[in-house]
Amino acid sequence: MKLPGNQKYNQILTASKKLFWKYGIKRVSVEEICREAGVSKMTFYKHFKNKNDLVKKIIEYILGEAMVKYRKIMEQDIPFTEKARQSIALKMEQTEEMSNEFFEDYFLHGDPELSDYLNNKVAETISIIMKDYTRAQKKGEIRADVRLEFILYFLNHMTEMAKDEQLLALYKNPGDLVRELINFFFYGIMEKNEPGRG
Amino acid sequence: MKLPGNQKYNQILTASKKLFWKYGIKRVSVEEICREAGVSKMTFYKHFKNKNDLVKKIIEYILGEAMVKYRKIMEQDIPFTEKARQSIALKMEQTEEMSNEFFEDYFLHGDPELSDYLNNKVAETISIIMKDYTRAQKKGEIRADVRLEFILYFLNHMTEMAKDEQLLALYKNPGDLVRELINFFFYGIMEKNEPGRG
DNA sequence: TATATTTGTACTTAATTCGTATATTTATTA
DNA sequence: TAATAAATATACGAATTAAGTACAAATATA
Repeated sequence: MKLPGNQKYNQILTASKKLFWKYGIKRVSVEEICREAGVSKMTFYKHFKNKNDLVKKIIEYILGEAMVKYRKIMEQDIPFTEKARQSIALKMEQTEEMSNEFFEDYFLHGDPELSDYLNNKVAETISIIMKDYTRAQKKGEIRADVRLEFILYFLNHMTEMAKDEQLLALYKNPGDLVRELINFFFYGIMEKNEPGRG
Repeated sequence: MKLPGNQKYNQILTASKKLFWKYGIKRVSVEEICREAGVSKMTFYKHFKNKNDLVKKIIEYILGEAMVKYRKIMEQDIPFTEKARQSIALKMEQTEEMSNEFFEDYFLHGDPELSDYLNNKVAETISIIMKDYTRAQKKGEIRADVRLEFILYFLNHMTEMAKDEQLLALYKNPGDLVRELINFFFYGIMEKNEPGRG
């Protein structure tokens, strides 16, 4: 019986991640992954149905890892402001370490099966985040009259905004823009006398 | 009649350079280059025999450009020390802006025709540099008893050394190592009372 | 030793890329 | 405007590369 905690399995995951990050998905062949991982082709097909399956499991792994970190952040006994701040930082990190090529291939060139899969995962994640924010709103940690959908929209576009060249031109360095965005986010949504403050 | 100063020609050159730098040669197809350059396949084959030919012309262009800069440096009326310093800086720049993938493909995977071609070009360049250093040695600008072959060897390995991780670990930053190498190069080879000094 | 796992090689099939031919469109210029 | 040159779009067969499978031999594991 094969458990996905296997050595070869992880070698393949590591090698393919490395190659995908650098070149994108479509430019990397299965044989190349095997070569890089020091594993035979048969072993590859023992663990993965095909390249799509591998990509799916990489995404699964990354999202899973991120979700664990997110949960850890939200379970802390700290003000909601701080939780939100940490989770935004987490999202920035995640986006940072992802390669453009990987996601371009994933969406544009990739099979519909793959993008459907990711869309589902993203939807799941959104619903979890939504619940957290709803709870926070009920507890009075977030302004009662702000629409949660708007918050989500803003969160989703924050990483893009942080890269916007026209926007960046207004700041001395990228970090300043990120701080600006985060501050804007908080001072825009937080109740003046929010429990966790002061 | 088609001159190689043509618009489409340059579009292809620019596009392919961009793609080659990012992904290496073998991962990029001719059709992809055409797409990126906004040019039809037929136009590509009007200008270039095939992908090898294109690569050759890119190398040709880069080396040509570098040689012009090198010549400009050597023709100045300044001490040899300064010429050498500038030409080393030039070489560092050139190596910096080159992609590893490109040269790996060029040598390892590339057709023998290509590597033969580059080897010739490099030999040419070396012989030019050799002449400059020989002349400098005759004029007493370089220690009489240093072997020029050793200088060449050292120059060729300087860019590698500047990237050596173990070596880098000994310095606060890469720039310090580069300065160290350049200083070592000069204080090792320069005559104490070299004409251009003091 | 018995059992499972991995490898290497070889192979078929599918997909991609190459390089060319041709008809059509677009730009140039006499 | 008519004639000429240049670029494009499309389609195609040939060549190369990649995908996925089969199976015997080697290696590890218990």
